[in-house]
Amino acid sequence: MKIASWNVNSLRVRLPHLLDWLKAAEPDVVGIQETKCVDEQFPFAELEAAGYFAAHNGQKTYNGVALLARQPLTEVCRDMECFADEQRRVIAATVGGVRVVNVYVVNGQAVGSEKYDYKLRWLAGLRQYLGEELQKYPKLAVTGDYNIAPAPEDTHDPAVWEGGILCSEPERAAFRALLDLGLKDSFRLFEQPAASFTWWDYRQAAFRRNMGLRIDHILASDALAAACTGVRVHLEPRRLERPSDHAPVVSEFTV
DNA sequence: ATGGTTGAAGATCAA
Repeated sequence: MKIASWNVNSLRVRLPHLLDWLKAAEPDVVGIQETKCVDEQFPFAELEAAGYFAAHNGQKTYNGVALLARQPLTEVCRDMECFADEQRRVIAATVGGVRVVNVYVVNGQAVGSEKYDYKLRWLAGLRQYLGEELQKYPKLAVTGDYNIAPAPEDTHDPAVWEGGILCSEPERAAFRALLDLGLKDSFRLFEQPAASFTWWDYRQAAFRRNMGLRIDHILASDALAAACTGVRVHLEPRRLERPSDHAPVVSEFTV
């Protein structure tokens, strides 16, 4: 089973890229972030024609998350019961015996800001929620835009990023607290190329210069991580005209 | 030189 995560930065704009990529990469499950549309605007018909079932947790203008799968999605949940939130940032479903939680973590804007406090509260809620999910579902994958670069090597230039938003110690501690539940950062189960990133700012030709961060992750429970055979960032969609600022990440499992 | 780009909304905000 290939499980992917991709922040598309507007699904309506990026649908052609998504459909082309689904055909080329053939993922079994895809967690999508920043659909930026309401459920009525979600392209269910186009995705069904491409061979995918879909579930969406939509919001006008901002946020919005979806799960796509080649098998039916069951037990779909759109809320963390332990953390009330008006922003649509979570969707979970069961696919082929694997529980998949897809998240769009709060960006946080700047360390010390009101949004940063919300980010840390939100991550504490996510930790509680994932703990509960792990009790119910031993085989758990958590796809998402975490808006956290876990370590200095996940940034193109630690001198620029260390201590700032996406790279501050409280954010990294919150990320480690998720791993402490019994989850693995699947990307780091394998040897990886140096300077592997998943997001590059649209400005300053950042992608061409590989000035990126690794902030999109697929966490796997220990039971699922044991079945992981490889993880890779797909750079091709980021090279297209009018791309998302994020590239998809794909983890492969023998389940 | 406190810059730059994109998306959605709507004449600004979030990322």
